[in-house]
Amino acid sequence: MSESLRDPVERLSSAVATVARRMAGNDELSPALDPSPRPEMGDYSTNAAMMLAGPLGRPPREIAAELAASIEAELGAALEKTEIAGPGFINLFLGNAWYRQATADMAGTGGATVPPVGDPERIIVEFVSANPTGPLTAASGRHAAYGDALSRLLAESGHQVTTEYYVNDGGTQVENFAASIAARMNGEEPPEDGYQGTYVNELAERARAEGHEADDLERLAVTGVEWMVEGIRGSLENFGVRMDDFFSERSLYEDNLVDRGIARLRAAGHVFEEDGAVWLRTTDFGDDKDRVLIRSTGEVTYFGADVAYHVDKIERGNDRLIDVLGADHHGYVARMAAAIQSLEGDKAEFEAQIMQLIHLVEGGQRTKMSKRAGDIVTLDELTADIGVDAARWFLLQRSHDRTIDLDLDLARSQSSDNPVYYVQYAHARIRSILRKAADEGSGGGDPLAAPVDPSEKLLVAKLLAFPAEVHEAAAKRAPHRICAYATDVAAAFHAFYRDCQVVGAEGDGVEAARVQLCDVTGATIRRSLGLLGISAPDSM
RNA sequence: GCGCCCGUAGCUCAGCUGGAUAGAGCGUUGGUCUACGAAACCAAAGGUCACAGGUUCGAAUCCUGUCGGGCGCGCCA
Repeated sequence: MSESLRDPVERLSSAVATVARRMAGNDELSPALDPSPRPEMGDYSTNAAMMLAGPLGRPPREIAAELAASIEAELGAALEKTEIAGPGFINLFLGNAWYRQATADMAGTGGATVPPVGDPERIIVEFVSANPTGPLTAASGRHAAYGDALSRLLAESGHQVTTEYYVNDGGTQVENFAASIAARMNGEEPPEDGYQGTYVNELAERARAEGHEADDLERLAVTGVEWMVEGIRGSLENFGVRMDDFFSERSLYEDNLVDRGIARLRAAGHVFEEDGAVWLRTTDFGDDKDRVLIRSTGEVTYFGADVAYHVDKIERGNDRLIDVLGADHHGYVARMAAAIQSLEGDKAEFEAQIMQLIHLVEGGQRTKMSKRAGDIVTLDELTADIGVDAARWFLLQRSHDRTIDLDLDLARSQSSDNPVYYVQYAHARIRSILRKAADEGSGGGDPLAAPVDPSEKLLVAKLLAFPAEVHEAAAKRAPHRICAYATDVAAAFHAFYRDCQVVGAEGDGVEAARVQLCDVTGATIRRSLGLLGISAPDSM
């Protein structure tokens, strides 16, 4: 890659690293280069001198003076000056031309280019996977928004990603489900551990209309699940979630994958029999007790089937299996991790992301959600209430490992206060300016030579940070960082808009330069929102 | 009892592979539309970063302990 095509920030940071490594005689050293916290501290700052202080046994500020001189020599005209501050930070002050060139570079590529990660992986992200015995809840919506945004982030940072929903279409839950439908068809209450929701009545109605018999539980189970999956698919689609596949638990048996999976565990030597059941010795890999794969009745456990499913994911060529699980499943993680570790031969990294709970607050009261009792707010209701964009933002803006309260009254009544509109508004405003510029703009001159307002510097620095933000958010599995980033970009844009006229701006190349900056800002907001699955409207 | 998550502004939460004066939104108070969108901007008020030790030139961030809250510990799924 030629110097001129590389990321402008990357050029700075490699110059700093080169100089610091030379001085330290250590090629491993990687000093930080971060945007300065305040304008008087320059544009970018490095802690390189402080990192060298220990190894070299000299005061950091003394080292900083030498480093700064070398950095100036290395960077030449791009650099206006350097200053040494605080305990030994070197602050870099960049010239106007650097900012204009950086903006022009980004304009050429629709925003800053995200370089692919050094070690791209094939990753399969499994998320939602809610039982197909009822509609998706708002809590499932959090899983859906998170898993979807995480997948987009991982893909953006250079990984090869597929997404999957595991459909638990076997087992006792489904039997209860079928029994509940049957009871409703007979005009009776569902059984004790059955499903109470009104949607069961609707299913019963539909079953009757399509000629199902209440006593054919087998068939009711299959069709009932089919209908639910149909509905779930629709809800996810409506919510903007890209699911590459819905993987049926039953198909594991039909395709003989359960036997194969358990055979692989057996081959690895950690399977044993006791009390008539088949066990996996997960305690060999850090679990606190061993786990049953096949019950003494001969039935395969949920865990046994799920292990087979995960083995299949590995055999499909994935390097990393990410499961997005609810907090109530975190006890499950150790045994699955153990199962994957116990395998020999073809292996993959298993990683669980635990979602904490979401409490819906209505009328100041937390609503306790239970699917069986039918006491739920569905994802469809939530999106109908506050819209897909607002719902996704609400569900994504907080770290996934934290419990959140979602105040429905607030979301409904004050939805215009939702920060998502702040970001979307900035985008719409930019598009409006660009439309006007296309109509009236006459900006001549060389944009690269135009002066740069302080508010422009802050905005350009934010836009340049996009690749680093994407990589960090992906690496930390933290899409909520993109919400914060998008908000920052919007704020920086609004400040720029306050201080700088765009269309009709005076000065050689100034209008052209600012139009370009608007263009790059719009593209960056669009891409950020895109990662979150949120629309970027041209007007609102 | 053991394990996982969490405790930061009045409220909801960012910041956590250590870095300069700890941030945002909402709420409160006051100010901005004769430049391109006021769904915006500016200013003010508001903090023992749960508590106590420790490591460090430097701790909201790392370690240990305590207190408080949530979740989980099935031949259920």
